Amino acid sequence: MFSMRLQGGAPIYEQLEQRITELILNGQMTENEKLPAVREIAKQLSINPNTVQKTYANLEARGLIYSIPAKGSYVAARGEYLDKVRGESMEAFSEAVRKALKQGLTAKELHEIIDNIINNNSKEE
Amino acid sequence: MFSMRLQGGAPIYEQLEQRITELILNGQMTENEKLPAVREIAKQLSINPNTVQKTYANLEARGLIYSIPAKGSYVAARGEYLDKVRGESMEAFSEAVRKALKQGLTAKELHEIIDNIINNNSKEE
DNA sequence: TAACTGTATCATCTAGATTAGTACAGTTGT
DNA sequence: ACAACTGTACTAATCTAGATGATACAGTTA
Repeated sequence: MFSMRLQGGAPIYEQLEQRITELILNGQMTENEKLPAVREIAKQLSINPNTVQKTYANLEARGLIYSIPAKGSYVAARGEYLDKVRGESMEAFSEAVRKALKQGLTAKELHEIIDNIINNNSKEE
Repeated sequence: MFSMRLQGGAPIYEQLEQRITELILNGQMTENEKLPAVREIAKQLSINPNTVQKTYANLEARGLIYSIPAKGSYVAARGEYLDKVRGESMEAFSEAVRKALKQGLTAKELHEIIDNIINNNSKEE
């Protein structure tokens, strides 16, 4: 279900949170769909259940999922999180833009980088 | 000289490295200009000299400065680091773009965010 | 009843960051 | 020559976040 390779750098619980966020935003998981159990994910990724628990707690705090004790965790309704998560994404991207400008890149160059990424992803090479 | 407020999140030595990188790239520090002594910066920012030492070592490894024992540390020639640092910046920004796209933002939105930042910074309000 | 669920709490371990202290060799200015 | 400075190196101690391990509880599901 959650195929992913854990990399160094960011904490595990953040990487997992990022991955599940993507699945929900991309529509690969839909409203009220049940997420794997905490212990299940922990087993698949060979990490500690406590680490997964932290991820689920964060996702719930951001409105992406809701958890019912003794039942399970489920994808929340899109209206519950969409604006908030989009705001988070835009703010994070804005920060990256400001940093890039400080480091001497021009607005034109940033636009070009975006377009290049778009093109490369569709050309599949 | 290095007015900056240390924030949580990133390590101190990285924040300082980031700050000095900006000063050099923006031309606020020019070729062969002497940087403050390790102990001097440590005093100003109320941090440990070892922390500053680590920052200087990283800056030298990236080609932004050169250090002469018993003399001081100086801003390197622009040709020594420009391509490398620009590459770093572009790669970091590319990563931010990919992440934003994964999180559902469109290329059009990303372009708009860039333009908004450019406009707001020049309008000063 | 047995197996599962989210949740909570405890202790432990580790790596990274930071501080602290000291030392050395070379320079700079007086 | 001298004192004050420079980058550099090293060791040790401390602190914190991240992650693990283990256990427990109350509620559900089949």
